Amino acid sequence: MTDDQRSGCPINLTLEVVGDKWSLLIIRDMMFGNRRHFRELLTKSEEGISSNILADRLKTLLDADIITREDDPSHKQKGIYSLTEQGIELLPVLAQMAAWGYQYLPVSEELGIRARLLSEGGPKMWSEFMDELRETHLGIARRKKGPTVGERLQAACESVVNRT
Amino acid sequence: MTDDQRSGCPINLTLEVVGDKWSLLIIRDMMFGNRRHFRELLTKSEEGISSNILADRLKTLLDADIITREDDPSHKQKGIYSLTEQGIELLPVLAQMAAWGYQYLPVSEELGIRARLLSEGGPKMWSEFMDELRETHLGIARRKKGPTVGERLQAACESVVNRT
DNA sequence: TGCAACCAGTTGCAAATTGCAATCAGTTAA
DNA sequence: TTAACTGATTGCAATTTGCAACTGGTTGCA
Repeated sequence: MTDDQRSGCPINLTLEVVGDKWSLLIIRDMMFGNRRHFRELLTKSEEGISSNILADRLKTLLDADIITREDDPSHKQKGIYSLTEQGIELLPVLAQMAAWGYQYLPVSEELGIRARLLSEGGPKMWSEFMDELRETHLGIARRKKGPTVGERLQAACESVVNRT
Repeated sequence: MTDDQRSGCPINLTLEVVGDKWSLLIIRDMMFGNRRHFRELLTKSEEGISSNILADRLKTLLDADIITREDDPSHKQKGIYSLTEQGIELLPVLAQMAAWGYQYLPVSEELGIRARLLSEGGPKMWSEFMDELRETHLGIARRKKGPTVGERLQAACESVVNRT
């Protein structure tokens, strides 16, 4: 892995790290789906990532300090992947992409509702959600209590799915 | 080109369109560098894209209605590429990526200054810049007059470069 | 009129990356 | 003891990328 960067442009450097078809989806699943294990990321992925690609991307994200890995005490082989502060700070990027996709692409209803809420909530909601991620992934207690943004998004998603 | 989408998730759909190492750089150059011709995008690119990749990506972006192409009246072979409204609306995505890259990656000083200003300016500045892009690319006169965000970014960039 | 420079791409080919299925070796619960 | 589960790895075909050369046409200038 040679670090031959193409330029010092911040957008380019960001793309060099997460500018592929899978990395941001993995991060999305860690954020919104709370997937923390290899198997969870592999099998519960909406898009069906294959195991070699997942292994490779997790390695890249570890190298880039976007996620960390620690052993799961309940199972000697299991690893728990967590987002770092740097990884959590990718939320605004994902949120903007979700908002753009929601507006211009043929998004499915059950997956679009999350994007709509997140978009309507704006930076304030993103910030609140990031605090929740800091609690889940970094063990930093969040300030605000009560129902979380994560729960609200999940509930909205399910209410669409269960509406027959 | 079969449209086998992996899922209806807005983030995934967005990545399917611009989730590669070059598309967003082309859009960046159109926005911040005002590159409108094939040659300009090819030779003035900081990262050195090759002509076949550029041709392919422009085709993809045309298909996705992110850019349009029209003939340049001054030269029969020249084409002018313009951003569509949809393309202009990618600015917040780029701005967030720039902000993240600026904060966490080894950005060069002359290219970082733009990211810093854009980040400090926030959504308000982005919106103003998008209005300028609408004027340049869509021919829609902007409301606010006076020095543009584009000029300010350019000036800041040059002031760093020319500081010996 | 001729010619060099410029224009937007295209082509051919090697190298790297991706996607898929099978496999692996250690771990755990029954 | 054994079947299922864990995080991966391997082999291989297909696709994508990157580079350099090239194409067919246009333009400006002498």
